[in-house]
Amino acid sequence: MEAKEILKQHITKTASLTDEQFEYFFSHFKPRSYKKGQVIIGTGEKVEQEYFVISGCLKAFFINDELKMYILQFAMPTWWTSDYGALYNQTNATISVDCITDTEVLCLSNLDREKICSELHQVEHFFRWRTNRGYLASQKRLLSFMNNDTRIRYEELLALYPQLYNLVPKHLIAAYLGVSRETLSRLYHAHK
Amino acid sequence: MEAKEILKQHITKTASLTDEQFEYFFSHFKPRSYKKGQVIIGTGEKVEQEYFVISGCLKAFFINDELKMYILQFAMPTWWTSDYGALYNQTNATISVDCITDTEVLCLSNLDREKICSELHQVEHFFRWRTNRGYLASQKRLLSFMNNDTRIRYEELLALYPQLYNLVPKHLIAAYLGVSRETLSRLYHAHK
DNA sequence: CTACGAATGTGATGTACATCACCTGATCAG
DNA sequence: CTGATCAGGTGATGTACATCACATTCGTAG
Repeated sequence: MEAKEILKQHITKTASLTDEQFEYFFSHFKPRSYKKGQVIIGTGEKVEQEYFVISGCLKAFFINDELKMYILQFAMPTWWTSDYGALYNQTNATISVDCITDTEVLCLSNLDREKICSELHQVEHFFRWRTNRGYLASQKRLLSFMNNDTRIRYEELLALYPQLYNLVPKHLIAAYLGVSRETLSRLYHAHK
Repeated sequence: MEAKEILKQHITKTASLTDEQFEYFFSHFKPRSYKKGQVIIGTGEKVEQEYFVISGCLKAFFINDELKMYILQFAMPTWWTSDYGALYNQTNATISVDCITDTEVLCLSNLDREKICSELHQVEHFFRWRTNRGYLASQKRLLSFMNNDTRIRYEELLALYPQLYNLVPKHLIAAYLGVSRETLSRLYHAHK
């Protein structure tokens, strides 16, 4: 399926747009392809766009002073990603985004999002709904972090992204769970 | 200042509403008062409303199987709270809300929020913005959880809610930080 | 005032995890 | 092929925290 059709199916689950309205909405997106390993947003850069994933897999991550990496999100097809803090507040990126596999995305600039949100009430509705889902997911993950040990969070992660286990190296899974790769390895191989 | 004026100042920072539009918006809210210790949302109940705090302080929290409590949010004046997962998905509450102090709120039902969002584009814009802020705050807290030790998170908490230190018992602060009250006590009294 | 429960402090002990060190095996460029 | 880099596994050790136990202080209802 082509990118346009994927986006259309995605948004029309939440917002009712006429065909003309969708065409107009779609005209603000720019398709791009990236290779495995390519950096889409690098720390310290200006952030002007957000990204809707058509195929492949991205990661959004933070690197702290000791060079430890924490993954905030794996972005699979029909997921959106960016450094939203930097994007909305017009600050430089503290969160990076790069490609775990070859990836196709649709890019939407911050300005264009705000423009079409104000022009089309249904688009604003869609983005409210989308942000709401992200908020609920983030809150759920926070709770899980406080409440559950690593093994349970590992199982939750595989339930959330079933494709992930064979797709990404284990040290990235550890970076999502917030444990060392050694701990994840021991957890996974504990006979029981 | 009265409730209406507080809400008006709050929303007009983000959305431009005429006086008539604001009156109409406001007509969907119901004022309520609660006493310290009163439960606003109890586990397992239906959740029909969200709450805009006018005065006082609420907490939104989760209790796990071992009866350990985790606080998701302290809701101070001009903050919104509810069990949003239950509210949006029409499921029973897993998150509870109760009063740390005597509290006045404005209640808005899920149905009314959706109604005024669809009637007034600017209101939809406001709620998108509000949810966005919540999302960014939640993501920031998640990162801090993964990256920082308890002492730093404690300092961040006091920066976020400066009034909190004298307002709420320490075991609630521990429940927000996700550590035991003993650990928080030792942290706080470590001479250095 | 008194008394009781709630909030808080503090020691002793156990544990989940990090960190460091080192090893094996896979992949890939030259 | 060779060597290099990356993913992954595993032991030894240290540490931040939980948990349990108990003491102390505070706030509020009687």
